[in-house]
Amino acid sequence: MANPWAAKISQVVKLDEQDRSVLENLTARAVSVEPGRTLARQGDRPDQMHVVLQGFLARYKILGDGQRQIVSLLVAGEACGLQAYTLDALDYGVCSIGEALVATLPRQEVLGVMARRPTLAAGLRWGELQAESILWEWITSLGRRNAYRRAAHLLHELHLRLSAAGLDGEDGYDFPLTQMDLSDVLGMSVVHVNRVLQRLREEGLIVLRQGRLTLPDPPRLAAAAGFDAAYLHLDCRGGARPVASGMACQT
Amino acid sequence: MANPWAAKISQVVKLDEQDRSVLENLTARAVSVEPGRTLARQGDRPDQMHVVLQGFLARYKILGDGQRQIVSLLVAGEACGLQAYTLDALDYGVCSIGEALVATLPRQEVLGVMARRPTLAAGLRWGELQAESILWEWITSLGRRNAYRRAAHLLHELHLRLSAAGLDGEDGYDFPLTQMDLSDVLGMSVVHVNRVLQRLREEGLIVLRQGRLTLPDPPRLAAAAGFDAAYLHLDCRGGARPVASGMACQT
DNA sequence: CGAGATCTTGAAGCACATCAAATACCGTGG
DNA sequence: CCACGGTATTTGATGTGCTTCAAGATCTCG
Repeated sequence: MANPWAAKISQVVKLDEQDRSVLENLTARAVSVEPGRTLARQGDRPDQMHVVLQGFLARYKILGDGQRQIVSLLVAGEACGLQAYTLDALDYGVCSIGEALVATLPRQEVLGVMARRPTLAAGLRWGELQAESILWEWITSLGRRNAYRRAAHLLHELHLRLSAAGLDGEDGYDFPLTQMDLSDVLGMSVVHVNRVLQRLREEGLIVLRQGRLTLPDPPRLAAAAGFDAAYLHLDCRGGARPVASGMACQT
Repeated sequence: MANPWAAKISQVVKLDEQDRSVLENLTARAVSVEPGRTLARQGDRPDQMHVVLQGFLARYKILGDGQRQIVSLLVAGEACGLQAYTLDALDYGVCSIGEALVATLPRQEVLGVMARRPTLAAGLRWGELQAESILWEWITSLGRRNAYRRAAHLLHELHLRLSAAGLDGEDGYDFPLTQMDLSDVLGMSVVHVNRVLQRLREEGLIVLRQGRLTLPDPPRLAAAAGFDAAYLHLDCRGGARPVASGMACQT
């Protein structure tokens, strides 16, 4: 399972050899991008998608007064921009966080592939829907969880998203976000991010150093966050049972 | 333009007579629902969509500790649940706020219509995308705007969403949200909602009484909110120019 | 007219922001 | 190897936006 995109999709759909090789081809020309590189700009006409193979991407909005809010993080195996042919202009910018390996694809090509490979198409659509679920959960985090739980919730979610695609080793995962990045994700000040992280450390819920994050006791972290994994729609573990069979029939 | 759903879609796509009558038929069996009625429950298997013809619906999540966060408001002309066949379970509940007129449709039927009427399909997809845009903007509101701007932003956005569909009279629009509802939308306490509304009133930015909201000076309200309407993707005013022509070709 | 919701007001407390400065980290060049 | 500069992290002190608690006023409707 070299390709994290395939791994992600396989969580929910049973890919055959051809599906896999199609994905392999699509991502063959992936490119390594340095930290903080802008891949798309707010207001751009969106005609390509991005697939993350390693590292993190962020989708962000810039407010009039210069503040930044990261509206979504993308981890390895995740894609963005499939649906976002919002006609006129992209709502958010996309940039790398830390070093990342990214495939940039013309959307048309991907749509073509989806027309030919229904299973793949179902898997890709499921990815879009999961991303939307994550948005909703994120809204409730921002609206109703305090800084501590919000941070715990995010870290645990990333853990699940990565490990669901088999990218989270026993010793944790690479975590290139600076505390400033985190503050833009979590909607709080850098200083407060720092304090919250410290509390999580003291309580033995996270180990974070040198760009690597380990969760010694995920269940306890989940409890601290008030985490309910239902919104990730990963219940179909084992991979054997393709849950999304009905999805291919979208118009 | 009796049908607000058609009006909404017409903002972006040129409907012919048949399209209109199809929409008319779909919404023929609309039902009036009393305030606070639950239309769908978090965790339900989602196989139907809802279209709002009058009033407001809310999509909400309930946290473990009983708190509620409204993740999205739906106004007349808007639909929900088209994409949300998240396979296993609905991420949010849907309920009415105030009295509302709602059409509940089997999703299959709508998908069938979309297959036959590409223009309509494009319009419906545009609606989904706009809804997603709104989510992103809402995340940045929750993360980066203070209570005052957040409230101003919401009220102005609703004004635009309604007036874009021609449902906002010169004297404002019906506004059935209680301050408690607002607190669940805005992610703040009821008391603070009250204070923020008062400030907006004192400054002459809103007039709100007896379930009716008037914006005496929308531009000033927009300025107070730091509002940038780009995210609503309404730039294509006039209705004559169908911007979404390219959209019909989604797989 | 009375009962329940909703709105309003005040007072006190806390979570988080802001300001400011010190420390640790990291790649670079000497 | 160390010196160095820039960036990221940490710490403390102070301020404030918002919450919470509590009570009174107003509205709504049977």
